[in-house]
Amino acid sequence: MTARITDVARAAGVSASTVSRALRGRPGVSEEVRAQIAAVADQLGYTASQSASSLASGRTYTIGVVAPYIGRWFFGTVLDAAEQVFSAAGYDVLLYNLGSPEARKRFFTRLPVRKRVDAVLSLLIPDPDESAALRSLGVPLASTVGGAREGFTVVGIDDRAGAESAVRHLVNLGHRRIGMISGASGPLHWTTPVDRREAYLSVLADAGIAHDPALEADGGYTVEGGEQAMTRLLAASRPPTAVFAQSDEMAMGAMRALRRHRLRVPEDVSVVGFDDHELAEVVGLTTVAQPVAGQGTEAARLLLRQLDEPAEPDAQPPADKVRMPIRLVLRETTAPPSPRGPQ
Amino acid sequence: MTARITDVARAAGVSASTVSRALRGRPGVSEEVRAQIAAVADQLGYTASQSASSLASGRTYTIGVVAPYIGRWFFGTVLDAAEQVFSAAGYDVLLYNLGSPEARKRFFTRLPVRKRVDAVLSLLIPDPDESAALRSLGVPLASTVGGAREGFTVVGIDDRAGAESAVRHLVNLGHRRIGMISGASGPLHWTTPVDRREAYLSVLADAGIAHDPALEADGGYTVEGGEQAMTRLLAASRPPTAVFAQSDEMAMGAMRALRRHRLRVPEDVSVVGFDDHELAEVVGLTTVAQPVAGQGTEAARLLLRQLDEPAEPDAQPPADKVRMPIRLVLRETTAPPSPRGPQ
DNA sequence: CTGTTAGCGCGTTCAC
DNA sequence: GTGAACGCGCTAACAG
Repeated sequence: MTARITDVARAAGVSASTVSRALRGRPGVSEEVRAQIAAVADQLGYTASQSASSLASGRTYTIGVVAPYIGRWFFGTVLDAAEQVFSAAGYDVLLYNLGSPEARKRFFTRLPVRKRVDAVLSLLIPDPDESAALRSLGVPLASTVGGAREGFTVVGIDDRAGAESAVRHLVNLGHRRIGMISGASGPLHWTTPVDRREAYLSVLADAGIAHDPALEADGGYTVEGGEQAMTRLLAASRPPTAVFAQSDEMAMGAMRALRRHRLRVPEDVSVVGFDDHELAEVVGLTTVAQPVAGQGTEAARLLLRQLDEPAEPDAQPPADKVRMPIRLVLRETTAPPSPRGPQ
Repeated sequence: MTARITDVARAAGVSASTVSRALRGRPGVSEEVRAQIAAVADQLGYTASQSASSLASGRTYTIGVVAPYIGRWFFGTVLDAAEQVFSAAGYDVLLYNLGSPEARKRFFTRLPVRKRVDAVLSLLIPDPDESAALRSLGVPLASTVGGAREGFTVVGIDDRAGAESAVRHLVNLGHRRIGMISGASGPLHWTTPVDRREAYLSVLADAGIAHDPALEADGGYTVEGGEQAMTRLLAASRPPTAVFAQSDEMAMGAMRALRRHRLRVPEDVSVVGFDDHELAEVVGLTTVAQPVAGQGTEAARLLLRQLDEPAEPDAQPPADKVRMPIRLVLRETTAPPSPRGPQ
């Protein structure tokens, strides 16, 4: 049916080994023969069987990418960027979408990537057990989205600094009642929500503003959740005049809730997000910008570099920690508090 | 290093064949022995080598998914949904991101999925040559996003009907100068932009409205492009009082352009989108809703069904064509034209 | 520079 | 119900 290496060998009048060497650019084949083999292979539409090749060589030329919620802008963008780097380097990408707890559990117990991939890029932060499972694969590991983890190369941002700049901006505008819509640390054991919250508390403290627990609500990192969280904040006895949302999607949800309550942004309530979502500019959202695609690209590159290195067993796993730059982008959803307040 | 089937066999006191049969649920193994083997395998953390298994059996239990721009909401959402179906059925997903022409060309000339996948789901419409290349793989094929293609099971929507409902809505509100922001058919050989445009022209004709080419602009299916397209429309000698954008992302770009020109939506200009993007509700966008995740789910299911069928060679490839439902969702970006017009 | 010889780890006959 | 042999298609080590 489809051509095998022996077909090419016979047609080119050489042995299978020579075909193998020629097609993979290994030394030890005359240019003349190489060209001849390439022509024959091309004409026969020959591609080496991945299974056979990897069985014999031990290499798969495949990267496993583990992500939660690919449909979410952030992860989709990171995945997109990482995939481009991998495929340009000749690697295929095996995708595992671990949005649901069942999918996640299934993945980590069965570990379908075992013997299937040369490396794993995780877009979520595996918890300690999961990390250990991944380490047991014995391949290079990388991860984006904060939180150092043993054995992982991690590419992320300074969540504290980002959140601080956002909250400080609100303080500088004169706000005193500043709410926060956070993301549950929940099943994802990542430090991001924690770090951003600490930054929030710290800036408030520096400004001499007492912390009011009624001004914090969980938005679960979704638009819908952000809307509900904002609604809860508005139900407080003294609602906030400004809100820091830990993601742009929650910020947009909050804006929607505000509109429903006939409150204007920023006249009645200021809103700051985090991420610089593709559509943040469309809605004029002030936000903390981070290089999202950049993190995918960088993590992918670091992983490939480890694959290229001759794997000296004495060298420690290069637990690099790369910090990508962030910056506060001022748009139209923040302003000084209204003298009358949001009521 | 990692356990092989012979390790399990030895530890369980049986032969490798029995382990193979037991673990894959094939008949011919006593329940007692099966349980014993499962326990041993579990304890050893044994997973069959994908390469060896697929080399021996010919099946890969892997689906190739080909997509453009995974970072775009639409494709990310379809991919997310499809992946869930595949992985729940025990299939892995090999992802190919064909956003750039180079990546696309590389994929179709090298066809890295050959002998690597049991089926292919394409989220883009391959041109005739590309379709032929995919057919040469000899595996079931499916595709989302419009356009029938020989040998493909396609899951899509009625683009004409959707666009008609959007434009008719504007006509019914009393608009006569109705612009359209379209997506270039460009390198993607899909019928969607063409179908939607025909619907636009047809509704205008039915309403006795002369077609003005100055009211059409290309937005390339991006937010940015939509913004530029709207800007061009506004520069017309007689700008539109309403705009139909062929995607929500372009519609949001258009809204942004309108805001920059100090025009209000819908008081000065009405806007209708297409897709019902996750954030359409946030910005109050009137749009034609289509089941995006649903298309991914359905296409994945149809593919799996073909895989399960005993592949009777006499039966024609089931070139199903599934139409998913659409509906116009009225929100806050459409209203009757202002008596004074947008100037 | 090239051909020959062995496996890689598993699924699949076929015997028993 | 179970085990022994064979081969899937390729790459690696060894000759020459």
